[in-house]
Amino acid sequence: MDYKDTLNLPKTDFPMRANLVKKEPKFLEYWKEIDIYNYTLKEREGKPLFVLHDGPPYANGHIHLGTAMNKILKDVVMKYKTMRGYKTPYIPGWDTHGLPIEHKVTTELGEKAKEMSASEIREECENFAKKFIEIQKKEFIRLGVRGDWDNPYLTLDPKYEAKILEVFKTLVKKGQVYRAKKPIYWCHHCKTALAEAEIEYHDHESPSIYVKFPFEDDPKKFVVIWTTTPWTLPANTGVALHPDYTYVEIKVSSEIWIVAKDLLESFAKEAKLKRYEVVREFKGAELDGKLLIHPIFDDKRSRIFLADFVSMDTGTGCVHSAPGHGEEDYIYGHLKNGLDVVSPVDDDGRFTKEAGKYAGLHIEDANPIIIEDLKKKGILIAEGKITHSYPHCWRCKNPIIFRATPQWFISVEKNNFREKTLEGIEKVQWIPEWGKNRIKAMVEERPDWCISRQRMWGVPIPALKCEDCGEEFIDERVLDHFIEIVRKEGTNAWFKLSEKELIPEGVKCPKCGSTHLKKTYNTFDVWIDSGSSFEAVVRSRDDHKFPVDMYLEGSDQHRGWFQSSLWLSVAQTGEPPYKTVLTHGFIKDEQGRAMSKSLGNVISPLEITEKYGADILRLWVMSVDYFNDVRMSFNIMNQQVEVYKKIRNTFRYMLGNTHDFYPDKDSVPFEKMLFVDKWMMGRLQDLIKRVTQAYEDYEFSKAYSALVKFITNELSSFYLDITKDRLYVEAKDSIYRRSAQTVIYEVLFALVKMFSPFLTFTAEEVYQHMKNLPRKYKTIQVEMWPEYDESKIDKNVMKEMETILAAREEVLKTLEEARSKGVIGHSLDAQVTLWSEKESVLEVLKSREKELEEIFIVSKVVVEDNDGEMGEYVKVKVEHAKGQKCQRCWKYSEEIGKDPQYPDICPRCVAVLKGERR
RNA sequence: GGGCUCGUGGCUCAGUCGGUUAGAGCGCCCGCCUGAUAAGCGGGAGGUCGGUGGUUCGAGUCCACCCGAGCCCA
Repeated sequence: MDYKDTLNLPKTDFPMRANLVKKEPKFLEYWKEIDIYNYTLKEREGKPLFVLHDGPPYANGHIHLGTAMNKILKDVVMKYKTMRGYKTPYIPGWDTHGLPIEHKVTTELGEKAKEMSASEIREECENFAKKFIEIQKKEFIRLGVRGDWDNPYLTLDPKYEAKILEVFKTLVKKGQVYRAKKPIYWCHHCKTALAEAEIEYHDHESPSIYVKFPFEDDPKKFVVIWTTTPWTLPANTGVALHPDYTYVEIKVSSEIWIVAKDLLESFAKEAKLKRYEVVREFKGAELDGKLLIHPIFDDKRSRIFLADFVSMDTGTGCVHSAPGHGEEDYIYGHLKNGLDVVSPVDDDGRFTKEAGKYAGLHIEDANPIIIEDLKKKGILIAEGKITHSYPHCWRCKNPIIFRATPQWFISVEKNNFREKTLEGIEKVQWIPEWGKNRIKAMVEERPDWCISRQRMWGVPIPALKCEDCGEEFIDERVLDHFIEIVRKEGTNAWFKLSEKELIPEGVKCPKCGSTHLKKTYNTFDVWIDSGSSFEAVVRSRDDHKFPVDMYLEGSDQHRGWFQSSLWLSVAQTGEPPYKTVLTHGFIKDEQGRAMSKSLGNVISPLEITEKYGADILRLWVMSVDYFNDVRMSFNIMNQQVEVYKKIRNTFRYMLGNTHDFYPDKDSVPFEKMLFVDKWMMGRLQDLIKRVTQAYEDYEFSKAYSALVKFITNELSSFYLDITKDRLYVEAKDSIYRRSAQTVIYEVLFALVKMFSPFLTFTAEEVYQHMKNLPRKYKTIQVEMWPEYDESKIDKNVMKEMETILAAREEVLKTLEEARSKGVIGHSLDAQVTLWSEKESVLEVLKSREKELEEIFIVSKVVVEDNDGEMGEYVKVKVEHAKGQKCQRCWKYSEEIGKDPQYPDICPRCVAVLKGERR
């Protein structure tokens, strides 16, 4: 007869094939149906808060793997904390203002843009941003991320914009906002400021000249500079030398010239110097602070300063510095060495009065005239042409210039701002720890914050200009008035409303008292926007707390959002906005290179969800050490697919074997469990402890490997394999079976929960298939995290099992040998004899002789006394089992056929079938 | 060029205060099973730890330099 029907085989409708790509959207629908975000909050009403404040991605394209990983990590943290009993509001946000969108929109509009007003273009920008917010929102939701998607925060929201202005007002009130000159890219054809992204580099022919600057105190001694922009010489205020490099004084007829030693040869060639002699060598540092006579204006001086940006590639190692016309000159000359910022050029590219006799001359025509003047003065050493890469305007394709213009700044020194911000850093936990040094160095180094941009798509800086005296200023009454307007109608009002509507009665120019005032058109640096979210979001909501528990972004945000938020929060509240800052690395291709369009190695998260499903992507996030850069490829994804299948099949098998198990009535208390089952419970406790600790430390890859190893090594290849005999063969209700089922049920539920923050879809699927749960929620996401329970660890059992498992290693190897010799096929074909020389080992093996059959999955085990002939820990002998194979349980027995009713099965199976064994 | 970070078998990760033949999972190869079956089980082969040079009785683990990669600046 066929005994298969008398066995308790696993039964489940949980499919082996995941089919995530099709199934995940169904769960998304379900979650929408139950309003999972609010359902979760409701289930945790009154519980302590854990707030992770979302850093807003920029709304100008589809999400990429980096943003996907970032949101998944945040989602995991929130889901984990929810299961730990916290109430976890999560408000996703978007950063919406700024150049990339403005640039894209104006490019798409093309010629039309010229006929449109600023506010009309701004409306286009808003539509553009909103379109991508909707796109990204769908993409994030598809990844399984839980959040208040119906009510995200947007930096273009009028209420948000008003808060930005309030934060700004605090800084104005503290007197930390001031106006100063800074060089920016300028196109004098388009008469507009340009951002870095609006610049194209093309080859351009420029003059190449060598000029000697005489020392003030020694007119026969000169420093030789090289430049390709003679027109910037009127704005010269200094000469940069490298402090550590060697310079030489050379004698040329009766004069002494100074150039860098390494560049002497190339200089001499360029200048066609025939006779010269090196007089002495010295380090650049020696000349620090020396004054030179200005090459254009005899009454002005040019100061030597030291800077390590000076390179020995070209020129003379002595760099003409005009802080009004160059970024490096500005930073090193002005910010670090206090040189004046001179920039005598107007919007059209003509010299101003400040340029003396050149006033009115266009800079495009200036080079030959200036070169001629230098020649006349006798300080031009050589002249030539050079073709080099030079910045050009993206719109008109003409060469652009660097030009100093007045900008708004936030002082980082006033009111001990920097000091307070540095103190704030100390109060924060930075994960990983090196993040602290990184941001500290940045805060220590950073110059005053230039917050104004000459753009349209941003929050306007409500500054006024006096038409009479030209003074530009910010008036608190105007600010207050504007904030009121913004709350109602948004910042477009600045562009739409007239001065009369924007300026309250009584506002006058602080310099001359005039009331002829005009609005100015500057917008805030977008880092002010997102950096104000602690105020606009966190401190404005009832369901948040300040500071929040966590900010979690890529490590590029040490310079970006973490920093802008920190400065502004310290200014506004005196405190950092976060308790913990967690950072992750970047996603690289399989070779570790950055993903880029040009390399063609970009993988999109949408590709992954369409090909594998979001859970595979999420499992991958769990598997990697995200604190550093991580690698991604389809090979790597395929590996996760294999791991996923293993996890899924294990879940499926456990579901199948507990289909008739009702925890309330069928559970076997720990004390009554069988030996192996007690051991498994102990292992589970250990796992819970380690995995929980890993989650607490945000070291998810540790949780991943602990869980995966547990599933493969302890469950699939051991516990679930050896308990098949009991589960299938023993009576449905027997202690043997119920004991194992209790364990499997506990293990399954704990495992599913511990995977659930990552395998968010699959965990929900398993949860829905756990039909026998006594108390069930609408989603696994509100279940409580498994608790480590020390009372479920029987130390003696654990110790004995350790010995047995060591013996099992030997048994398995010996079985394999027997198998390769053809003695056995299945391990149940075998009977095993064991010896051990070690008394303690022997004792354990003997006392557990009954259990060994099950543990080794063999038909018979005999433990014999030491026969004195070996010196081994355990010695194993394998032979073919005696007797016949029981047709029901497949174990060999010498007692088959004793019961005439069942001639082909063993006595145990007979007893089971007769209901005599429970 | 500067600040910070990373570099262990094909892939993903472990490697405590420096100490016995560098661990695991996946993949790969060989085999078993057919009552988890587009599953399950067993066995095995693969690294000398990016490179070089130091410190030390002893280094993947400390130091220096170099190479490669990344983030942020310049």
